[in-house]
Amino acid sequence: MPELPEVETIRRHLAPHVEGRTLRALEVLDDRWSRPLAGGELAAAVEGRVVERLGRRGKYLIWELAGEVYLLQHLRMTGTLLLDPQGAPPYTRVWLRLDEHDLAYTDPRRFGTGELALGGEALDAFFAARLGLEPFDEAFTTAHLHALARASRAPVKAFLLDQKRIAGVGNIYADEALFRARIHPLRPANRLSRTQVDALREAVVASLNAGITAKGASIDDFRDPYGVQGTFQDQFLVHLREGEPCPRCGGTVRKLRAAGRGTYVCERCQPRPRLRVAQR
DNA sequence: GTGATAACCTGGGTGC
DNA sequence: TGCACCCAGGTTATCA
Repeated sequence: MPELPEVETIRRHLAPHVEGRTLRALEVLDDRWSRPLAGGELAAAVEGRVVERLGRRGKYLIWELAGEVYLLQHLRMTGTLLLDPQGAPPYTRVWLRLDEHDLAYTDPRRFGTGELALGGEALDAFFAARLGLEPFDEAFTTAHLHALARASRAPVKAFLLDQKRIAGVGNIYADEALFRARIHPLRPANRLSRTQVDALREAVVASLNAGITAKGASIDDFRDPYGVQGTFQDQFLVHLREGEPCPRCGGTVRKLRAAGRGTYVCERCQPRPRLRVAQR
């Protein structure tokens, strides 16, 4: 499922093929993708415009079009963009027709979305309402993360998954970062020490960087625009490794549920928080 | 105001 | 073999 590294992989692959080219046509085969706009309405706003830049913010792919028109694409769980596929791939929901290239957007579960922002202010407002800092932003410091953590009683796993706090971290990279930082996913965020927050910040950045270097993780659906799988799944430290030995201490990786998500943890390296007993 | 949970959605796996 | 059920998870809406 596309998280920040997978979306960044797609962006890096596609940018040289789409930047500077004209988006001739947008064919929306499933209006669910563009709602509340009808597919035709969204297409009318973007067709005929030059793609000035293909950007990314969190898990969003940003098609920056001439005239300050922005097409904001989220792949959610199973979305994939395929460059110049042969024929129509299964589950194709949208075609992006550029001069010289066709892109098929496929999405078996139909969770992915395409939204429109008209003008820089609308774009800024869109992301301000949805996303916190980028983990690769200079402002993503230990002090910043510590301030956020102190204000949240939520389990740190839920804290990491909240896009309004940190943009781009999903279930895979949250598990990997917490393992690297030796922090139990159920520990309340406001009970992390500054040292732990510092370790967590470093671990988030390191995990995401490792994912980008490996061109993303392909558990089931993710493919790059050429249809090639990423390799980060081969480097998972704990994610999906239930019952296997911990790569650090040899203990057993266990699966539990945190923030409503399957969560993998070595409880020897990541000690479970002790229950606090209310006293009178 | 904050955190927890359900709903959206569909393919794949499991059990009967 | 075929059917029913459950699980996976990013985001949003709703509830406590």
